[in-house]
Amino acid sequence: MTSNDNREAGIGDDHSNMSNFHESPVFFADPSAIEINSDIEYSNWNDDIPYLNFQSNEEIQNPNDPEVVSLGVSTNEINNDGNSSGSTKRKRKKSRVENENNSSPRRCNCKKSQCLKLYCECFASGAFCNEECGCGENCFNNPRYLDTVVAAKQKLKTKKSSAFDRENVREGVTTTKTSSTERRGCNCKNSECRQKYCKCFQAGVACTEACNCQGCQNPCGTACPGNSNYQQ
DNA sequence: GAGTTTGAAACT
DNA sequence: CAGTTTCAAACTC
Ligand SMILES: [Zn+2]
Ligand SMILES: [Zn+2]
Ligand SMILES: [Zn+2]
Ligand SMILES: [Zn+2]
Ligand SMILES: [Zn+2]
Ligand SMILES: [Zn+2]
Repeated sequence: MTSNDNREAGIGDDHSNMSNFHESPVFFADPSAIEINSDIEYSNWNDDIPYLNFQSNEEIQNPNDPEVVSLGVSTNEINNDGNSSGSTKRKRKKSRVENENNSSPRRCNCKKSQCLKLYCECFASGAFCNEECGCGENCFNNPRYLDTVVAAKQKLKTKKSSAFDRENVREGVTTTKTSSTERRGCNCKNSECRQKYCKCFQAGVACTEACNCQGCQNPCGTACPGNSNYQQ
């Protein structure tokens, strides 16, 4: 029925010719050269320019490593394409989203969000998409459309001042209390916080009072009183 | 690989 | 604010 869909961040209908990113995935020759409206509040790293500050390699190692748990045994069998060059190469093909090295967050596979909404993990974490993402040509979250990306971010920040605060984006679980209305937690109803559907569990942290989970069984523990594994 | 389930984001 | 829809990931087969 109603219908206006893709017209969020002022995305025109003409950018069809975006083909692929530049050979250099993510680098700004001159970050400071990128001037943005001074109206924008520069609060943190990715506020304006994603990837401007790499998180280096000190990413916290989540107890529940996505799927990098081990190269030999994973939740899903390793997907070996059996493609070229020897099969002994146990280079985990990206079955889903994972950070091959350390930098980039998980890779997305967005299809309809254009990677300009929080649906996109890349965008949500303040990072550009890159070739490893499966978003392909639907993606606007790359330096080529910096204006659009910045606009989309600013738009979100208008709604939520702390939309892209570093802590908030950490793993989808907010631990900061910048404002009084800044409580973020899971609201699991059917997973009992035992699967990665639960962002708390996915982040490797226990559920807290901020969560509204039902029947929480977060293996990482839960601070929700009334739960069986309280203070596990 | 397709199909289902899930909970957050987005929308009304 | 709550109800609904949309979304992409997690999961299942
Ligand atoms: Zn994306
Ligand atoms: Zn991406
Ligand atoms: Zn993308
Ligand atoms: Zn949960
Ligand atoms: Zn939780
Ligand atoms: Zn929980």
